[in-house]
Amino acid sequence: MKYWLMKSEPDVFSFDDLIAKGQEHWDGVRNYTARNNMQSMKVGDKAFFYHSNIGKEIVGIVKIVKEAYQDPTTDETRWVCVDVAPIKKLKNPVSLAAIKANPKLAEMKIIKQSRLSVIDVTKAEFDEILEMSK
DNA sequence: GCCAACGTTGGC
DNA sequence: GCCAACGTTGGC
Repeated sequence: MKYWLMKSEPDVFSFDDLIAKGQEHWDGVRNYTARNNMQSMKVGDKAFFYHSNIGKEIVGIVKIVKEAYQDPTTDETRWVCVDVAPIKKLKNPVSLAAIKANPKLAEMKIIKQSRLSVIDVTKAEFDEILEMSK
């Protein structure tokens, strides 16, 4: 089981939108690092849902329900998407500021690679953020 | 294959 | 709205 963090601008697609839909394909990724991460996802992996630009906080947890397949929004075979479904909303969202303020999370890639939309997260980091959301 | 130029993303 | 970071593109 691996852990991830997936970013979305909430005015485009928010965690509440995902809850309303029940499930959604995570398409439109046009970055090789992000794509490689999606290709290594397995069904059952968990991911944080992060709101960029507006909110700048982790708002919920999702699970991977379908592994990487051809992205339907492009004909180029090099791009893939996965399907995700919500697990739960965090009681207290964990903000980027809170992540930066926590020394245990100083090595998180989201801090240094703020542009990457699909990021891997260690189990220790995942658990720590869950603690912070209680 | 290197590197400058350019475009995009996202935090502030 | 600005700017830093970084990925991509294209000329050489």
